[in-house]
Amino acid sequence: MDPNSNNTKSIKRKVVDQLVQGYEFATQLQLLLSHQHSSQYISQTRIVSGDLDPVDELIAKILSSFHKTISVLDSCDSVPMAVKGSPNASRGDDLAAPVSCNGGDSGDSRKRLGVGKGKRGCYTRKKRWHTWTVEASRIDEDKYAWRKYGQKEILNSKFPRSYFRCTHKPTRGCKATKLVQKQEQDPSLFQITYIGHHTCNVSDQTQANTEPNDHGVVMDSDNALVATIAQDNVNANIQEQENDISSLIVVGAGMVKEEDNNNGDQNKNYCEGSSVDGDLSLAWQDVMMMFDDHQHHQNHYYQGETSTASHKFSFIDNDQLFSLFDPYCPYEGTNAI
DNA sequence: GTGATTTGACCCGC
DNA sequence: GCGGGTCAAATCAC
Repeated sequence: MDPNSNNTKSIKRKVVDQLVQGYEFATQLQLLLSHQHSSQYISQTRIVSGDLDPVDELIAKILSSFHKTISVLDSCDSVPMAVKGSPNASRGDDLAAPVSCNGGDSGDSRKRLGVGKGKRGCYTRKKRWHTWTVEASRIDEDKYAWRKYGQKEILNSKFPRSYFRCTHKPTRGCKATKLVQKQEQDPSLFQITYIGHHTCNVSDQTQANTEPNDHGVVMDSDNALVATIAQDNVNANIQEQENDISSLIVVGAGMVKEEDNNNGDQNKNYCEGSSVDGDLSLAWQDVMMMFDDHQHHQNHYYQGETSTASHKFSFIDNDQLFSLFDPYCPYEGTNAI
């Protein structure tokens, strides 16, 4: 076996650990930011350069680290995302893409489905890793249009969990979903787990304000990056806050699994517009720390994109990240940490 | 009539 | 095998 293999695993472990930790930090920062700057960041989705306060500076540093990380990873750019998609890429289907199902419509009642083997449930379950959870006193405060598609009793939970998806999923393929469940300790609070970002990019004002893909972010400086990440990361949380949810608390991050972003017709080699950049990118500061001592910065290169658009930071998901540290990656092979 | 919600069935990942 | 996430027919609300 390749002697680098163990080292690779160790690195991966560190990366994941650091990502999680970084996310927690970012979450705290996000909370702080939201309290201090909600109006500035949220309603305008623009940031004017200059006038950095400590929070901004901190985020700027995070983003600086992000830049560095990109540079480091750039050294691996000869290992394209194909690595990700090759051997074990059993996923890659959106929930709405049950291609392998011979979509024979049962056409009859659900009772017959049981007997006749209907196609219900024929889907590839999404793995999640771009998720984040908030606590809120209301479930309907974000400005997105949600459609409930399921409710389920959860083991060891007093309250059922409700499942919502973006109303625009059928028409725009928006993959955002959310799970809502009452808190057992405090039934007046809801635990809302958001999965994925909205890609519907609808023009209606209910989303325009907060949709990270839409807003025009000033990108002439680090401040702009601050705006970008702040927007992307906060996402739905912002919407909640915008509606005066004083009780909203970011309680956790779902960096556990990967959400399946490959929808067949989009998101081929990079993730959807804002899908990953929020949670992951902020955490990358910690990753960068690991590499900073080992790699000098190079020219910035964002997967062939410029750094002038927020969603251009979202080119990588967990698999991609891991792939960059795979034995295929020349960086890892030459610079063992 | 149309769109949203309910709810049992079904499938996937662990 | 179990629990949870999603599907989709049935039902409800407007």
